[in-house]
Amino acid sequence: MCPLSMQDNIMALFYQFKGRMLQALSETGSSIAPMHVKSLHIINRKSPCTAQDIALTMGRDKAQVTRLVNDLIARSLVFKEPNPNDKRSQFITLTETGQQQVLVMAKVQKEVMEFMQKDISEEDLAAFNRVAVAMTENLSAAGE
Amino acid sequence: MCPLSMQDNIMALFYQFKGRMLQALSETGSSIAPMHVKSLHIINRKSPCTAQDIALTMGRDKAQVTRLVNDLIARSLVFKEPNPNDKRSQFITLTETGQQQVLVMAKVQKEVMEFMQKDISEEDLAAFNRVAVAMTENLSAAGE
DNA sequence: AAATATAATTGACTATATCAACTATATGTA
DNA sequence: TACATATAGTTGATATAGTCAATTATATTT
Repeated sequence: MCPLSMQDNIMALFYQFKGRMLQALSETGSSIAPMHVKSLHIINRKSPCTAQDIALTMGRDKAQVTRLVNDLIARSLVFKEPNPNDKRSQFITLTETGQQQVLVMAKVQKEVMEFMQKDISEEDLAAFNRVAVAMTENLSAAGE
Repeated sequence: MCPLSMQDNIMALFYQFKGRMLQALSETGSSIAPMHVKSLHIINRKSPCTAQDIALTMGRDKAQVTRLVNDLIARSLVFKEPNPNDKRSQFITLTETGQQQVLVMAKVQKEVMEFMQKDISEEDLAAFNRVAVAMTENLSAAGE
């Protein structure tokens, strides 16, 4: 077993992370897609939240967001209200069910995160975070 | 600006990494999809390589691999040969063009990796790698 | 008032991913 | 040997993810 490159390590970590999150989520019984989860988190954090907000935060196409939100409405997780400041847009808000769903997702995420960090020292975790942030900045700087 | 959670940091890093790799790749002029890139790397590293090897290494469905390999064949990047040990399977090998493509991709990846690591200390990078590996192990252990 | 910009939607399309059924060949076992 | 079971790969159907261009309704600028 030769040591893999940093790139391989990042990819492997992300692959496992994604898979575990997905599995943990499916074990809660709620059959919800990753993009739905992300949207719900965004809607939960930002209030009031428009479709435009979601599109910008996720860096995704607005067409996709429209369909995503429609799915969430069909699942009774969110609802729309007119935006009093702008008749073109609407506020998207969590329903009672949606709020419960967010709580479940947050719990699942916390558990996976804790499991992931098991037996790793505080110093190493801090360094990891520091490097992750620095790398992200380097990469986003490249696009200017 | 409050500090984000480790999860947010990992997600942000991966999002940037993916985007930058994609952009860097497209700038080489070769319109090749991420999954094709991964497959080519696997085929390049492992020889002989069967469809099964690719499916296992990528952790993906074999149906997807069949279609992926068909695409690569259509682009003249790989070809199939009969596996003398097993008439059910075939060896997948890089063509001359495929080898050139792998070289280009490796160069692009190296550049992005170096850019990403800019101004980060050796110690921090080492810690990052250590933690990434440890986290991956924790996560994969969860599924047993 | 006219020109331009923005928020959201829709239609058409492509890529990515998974499941189940199937064919052909291998392997294990009675 | 013959039968049962397993494996490699393919195909069809379907779900999810993502993009582009055109359109409608409202806002904003000039």
